[in-house]
Amino acid sequence: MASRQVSSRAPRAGSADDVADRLHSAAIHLLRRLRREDDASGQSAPRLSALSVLVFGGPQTIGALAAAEQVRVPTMSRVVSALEADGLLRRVPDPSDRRVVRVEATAAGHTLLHAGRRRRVATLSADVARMSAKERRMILDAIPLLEKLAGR
Amino acid sequence: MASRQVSSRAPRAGSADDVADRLHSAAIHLLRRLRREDDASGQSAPRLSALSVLVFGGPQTIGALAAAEQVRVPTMSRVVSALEADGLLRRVPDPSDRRVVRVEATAAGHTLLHAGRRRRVATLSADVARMSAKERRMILDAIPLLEKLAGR
DNA sequence: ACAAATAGTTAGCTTTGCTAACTAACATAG
DNA sequence: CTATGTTAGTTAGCAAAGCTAACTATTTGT
Repeated sequence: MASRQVSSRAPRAGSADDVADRLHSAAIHLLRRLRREDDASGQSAPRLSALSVLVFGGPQTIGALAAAEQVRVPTMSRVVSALEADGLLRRVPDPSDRRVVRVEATAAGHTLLHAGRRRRVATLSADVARMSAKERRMILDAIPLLEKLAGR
Repeated sequence: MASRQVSSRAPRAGSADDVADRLHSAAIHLLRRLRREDDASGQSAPRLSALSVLVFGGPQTIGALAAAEQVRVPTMSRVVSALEADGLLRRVPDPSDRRVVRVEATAAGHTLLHAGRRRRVATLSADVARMSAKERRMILDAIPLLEKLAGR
């Protein structure tokens, strides 16, 4: 995106509009970079993110997974199929309600996630490590606010 | 994503890995939401972002635009074509070097961006407005750091 | 027992990333 | 001045991931 204060309609610095606008821009740029780092693990960001929910949150239904990842059920169904094809998770039919499909990470899924997520954030992590403790603190403080804005 | 501290391999809270990992997660979730808000303007996030560069940064070559948006030239070429088809920008051949194509926003582009970007961040902006001044400050402080991490 | 609701899947479309291969224009070495 | 190499952009073709619509198979409830 571009700098503020160039347009006559640029919002006042520090206003809600200004924060929202600049955050939007920053998020776009940061995510674009993070997407590239993901490549190293051989899995895309959406797949790793879904797998992460399973590894850290335990077995889930497809619907719950879709809700957690804020995507529609068909989208998650397809992501789950891709992860299943790679042997990273398995579908387990629910005996008490046969419409339901529970999904759980396999041992390979756990392993890949732990190795992969480290690789995934490695470059970013290195940059973070290069920051001052104060800067790191500022980012850490802002993260819960970002999650709040994301609608968690 | 999920909570930390569940895995035995979760990075120490506040460590570079922890910051990187949680920021990655927060960015994914925030962006997923922002992407939906974009729909209201009738243009996608990448298109609006590119148009924004033109409106706030002035006419650019396709290559410069691609660099600014951190995508490859063919990707930007296609986005430019889409925006051109919608009358939001125009290609202007460079007289001094006829390989070069300069791209500039049309009046319609300016208008749409100014109206659209407001609409685009409206929901987010409303949520930001609901935050305390202190929280807003914390986000604002973190934004330059996020841009730095994004590699600007 | 039949209608309505719920969980997932499948099919098909769009957008946006990418790389590879191409054209056109410029720059420079011989 | 030509030949070679470099640079800017386009075209073509692929994959991933988002969506809606339409379908199947269950379960629930009247």
